[in-house]
Amino acid sequence: MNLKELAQKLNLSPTTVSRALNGYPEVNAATRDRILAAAKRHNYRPNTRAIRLATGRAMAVGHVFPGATKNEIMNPVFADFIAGAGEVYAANGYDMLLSVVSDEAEAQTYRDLKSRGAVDGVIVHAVRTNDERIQSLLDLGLPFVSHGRATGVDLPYSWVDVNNRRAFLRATEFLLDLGHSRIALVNGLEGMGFALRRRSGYVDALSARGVDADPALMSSDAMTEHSGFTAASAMLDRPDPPTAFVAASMLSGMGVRRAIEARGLKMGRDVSVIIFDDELSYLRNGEDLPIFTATRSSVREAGRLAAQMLLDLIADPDTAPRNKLLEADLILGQSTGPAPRK
Amino acid sequence: MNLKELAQKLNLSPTTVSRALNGYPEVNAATRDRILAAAKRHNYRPNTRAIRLATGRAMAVGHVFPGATKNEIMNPVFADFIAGAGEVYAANGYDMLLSVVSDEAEAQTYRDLKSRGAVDGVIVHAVRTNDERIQSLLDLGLPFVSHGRATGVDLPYSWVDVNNRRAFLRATEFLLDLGHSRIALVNGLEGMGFALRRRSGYVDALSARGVDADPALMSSDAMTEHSGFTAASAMLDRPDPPTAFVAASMLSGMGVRRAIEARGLKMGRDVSVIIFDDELSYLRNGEDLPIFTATRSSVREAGRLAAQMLLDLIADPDTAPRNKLLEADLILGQSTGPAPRK
DNA sequence: GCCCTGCTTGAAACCGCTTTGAACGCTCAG
DNA sequence: CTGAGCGTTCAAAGCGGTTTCAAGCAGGGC
Repeated sequence: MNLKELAQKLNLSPTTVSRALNGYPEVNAATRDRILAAAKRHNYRPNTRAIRLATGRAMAVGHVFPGATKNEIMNPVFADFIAGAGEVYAANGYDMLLSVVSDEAEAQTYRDLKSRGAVDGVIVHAVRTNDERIQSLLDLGLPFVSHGRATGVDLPYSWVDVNNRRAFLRATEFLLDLGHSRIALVNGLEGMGFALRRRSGYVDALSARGVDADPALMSSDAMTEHSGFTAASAMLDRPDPPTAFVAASMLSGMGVRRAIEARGLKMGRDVSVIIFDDELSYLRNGEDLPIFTATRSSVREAGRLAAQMLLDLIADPDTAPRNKLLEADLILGQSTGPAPRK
Repeated sequence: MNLKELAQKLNLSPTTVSRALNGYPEVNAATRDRILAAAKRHNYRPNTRAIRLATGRAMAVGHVFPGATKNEIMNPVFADFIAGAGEVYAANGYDMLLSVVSDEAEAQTYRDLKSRGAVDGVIVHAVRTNDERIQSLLDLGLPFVSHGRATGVDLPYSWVDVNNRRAFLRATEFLLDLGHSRIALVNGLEGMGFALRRRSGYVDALSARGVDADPALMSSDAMTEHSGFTAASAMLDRPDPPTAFVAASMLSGMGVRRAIEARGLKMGRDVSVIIFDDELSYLRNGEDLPIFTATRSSVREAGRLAAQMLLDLIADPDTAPRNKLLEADLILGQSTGPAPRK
């Protein structure tokens, strides 16, 4: 069922039918009702391909992920971010196009998406320090919003990010308030800007209280359970072990917990742990009562915000770049307590 | 730069240029070279929207995921499956369209994708027992491949699945061989067909050796760390605790391990654990040496296979449905050992 | 009675490509 | 010398919508 057929059934021209369906005002109310009813009855949906060609808009948004190489890590945050963004697209009649590409192919992918006219804009993921993608997307003239800021890039562009520095600052302060002074950081890979900012929040909180950050209590690695376990184990086995940890993710935190328990210690009593919780739907921090005390910020919500921002940008490309810095909540769980008396 | 402009520059008709670029044989070799050179020089890319309208093919594949409701769990397997499928699409010039929808909206989503002509086929995820989607997709005439079989549906359709029954049968047999007889099952939600088949493999292996499956040693829940911990804790606190566990996922297994260690026991010595390992890139089972003994089958590979199967089906829709049952490897890690002497 | 307006509707061009059917220039067999 | 056949090229008709521009018609002011 296409427009022409529908118009014939109604004894109207395709023009009028098109206008009625798209809500143009110059259609007689009675005619419009008749058309809408018929469209519904015949389950008519305009052909996306034709709309796209005629209007020159793709009505689609691209998400480009690094991760094509066989063993590269797909970001665990991916699924929930996509779910959030997808809600917004669906509500606005946009399609979501996904490309999983190798790092080298990424620039070319953007260029193709643009010149093929496959999307109206893109969301940039896994932003790195000094990320060249920002500049090249600006050059391309393809609207985009990045998830995370690119440290070291001083250009006007739109982004959605979490105040990672503040989150880790608050987490560290909270542990200091509980009397801890040997506080360890189990950080993500510091090639990523967000990890750097987390570290700076941690370091600043310590030095504000006159505590020197101990390099032996700072680690940086991929945010997996295994690396959390390894890092925490090494630290706990030192002569002057930490009494508290700030961990970069739910998975790292689980590794830290295991290291603690493996030494016959109890998390929350002997050793405190605060994690950063992205609220991933398959990695919940407990059911009603949180297991970990955590700085929490929903990735899904970030996905929604980024998507909405991008659609606004597409609707009006000349609008000034917008930024949204999300604050993480500090929620109390069972993994923290006062520093044990010596 | 579009086809017409390029043709004008070359003093040729769009017809000839189009044919040359698409490799049709009836173009003079010299002309073709001239055209290819010019296309390259001007960085010409045919407009995707126009190609799609003209050819009637979408050159795109849809992936439809349930999970739109705020708190619904996004399948953790999602990201890696997509990464695998994406490789195949990219290599074949297809785009990947993602829809995250609420359960109720799913049927309508398929119908829309079809009538809008947005995709040439779809991959069906999270297949349930007696899944009505199979029938409705067959009715729609939209080519599709499902990831997992729909238990209870006896229709001809294409799928890619893991031999879950055999995997759990082998895992259980392996534990029996090690002398275990109190073997527990920490299963996923049994509304999903794959969980049912896993259970049947487990039960059959036991009864083949004359061991009755003990209902108190079988649990079924979402595959999270927390639920693995809870289920294993309860079982270990019984008067006749299990000496071995078969767990449905990496995350469940981590929960089981925690329950074991919380009781001062050592995994691999006092209590054995076998997990099912999907080889998720962000949830690796150890680095070089596997932590868990596991039945292993790569979700990423399944994504590749399903995607390829779908493209084949799209190329020739009249081909008979194809099925691919992947066998899981049984790999030895550090989490299993002989049953402790009484 | 005439003309201008406002409200509806329609014809046709257009988006950028593919593809069908026709035409052109040559060679070569009859 | 004619006509069939081949290799190349092109004009034009789609694909299924949107959008511009024109036109039909009724009502109202003069």
